[in-house]
Amino acid sequence: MGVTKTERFTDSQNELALFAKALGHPARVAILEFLLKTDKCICGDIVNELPLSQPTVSQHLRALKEADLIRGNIEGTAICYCINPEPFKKFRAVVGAFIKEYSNNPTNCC
Amino acid sequence: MGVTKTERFTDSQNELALFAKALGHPARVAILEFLLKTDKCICGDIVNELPLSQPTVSQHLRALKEADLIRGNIEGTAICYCINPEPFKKFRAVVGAFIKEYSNNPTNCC
DNA sequence: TTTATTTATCGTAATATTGCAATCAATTAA
DNA sequence: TTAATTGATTGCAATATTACGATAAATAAA
Repeated sequence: MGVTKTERFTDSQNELALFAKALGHPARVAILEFLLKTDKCICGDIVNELPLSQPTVSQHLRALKEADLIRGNIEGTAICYCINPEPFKKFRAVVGAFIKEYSNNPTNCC
Repeated sequence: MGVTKTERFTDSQNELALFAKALGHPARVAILEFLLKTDKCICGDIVNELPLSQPTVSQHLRALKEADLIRGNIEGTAICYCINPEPFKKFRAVVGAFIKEYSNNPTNCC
């Protein structure tokens, strides 16, 4: 009925799915790329980088924050967003494990 | 308006987002894991592996097929699903590039 | 205090997703 | 042909997502 049956899957399946879901919108990919590329904390001019309104960007930032991939620190009147290093490392590990664990693609498929 | 503004983002951002979206549900993670683990084509008993009804599983299979990650071949009265090797390789490359390209996590965050 | 500036939140509309019962379509077995 | 099997599709309900205008909340500047 429109709600995912999380409890019926394993923790690791849910973990990977949540990370993937956070990356499942180009705006959020763009935000992460931007934060990663600058390699330093930048402030809310993420809005200027994206072709979306300020409330919409704020919403995507919240989604990434809820996935624990980024964090924001208040800095005067602005907010400084950046990659959340440890959780991001975890993200990389989880995704990396998935694409590596089964690196033997089937060649003779049905 | 509920609809993603795809045309405002780059191809590579959209590509990664689409792959991620396909992985953004634990059932679809489970299906891929199952198909990868068996390392050979199995038939529609995926339904028995998952805690979801047959129509729901069929829906998730379609989502994965639309993302080009799997494919199905008719085999008598059953359908044989398997990883779609080449596109899956591409998926691995795209995701791998993202998590590798920026492997220098910022240490001194705001 | 008043005014900017910055970002979050609220409210709303449009659309998408998730899930399943019922049913259909195609093939196989009897 | 008739029945069984397999999987897709339809139709529906519940919920989630995407987007943005309007507004609020917080701080800084005048």
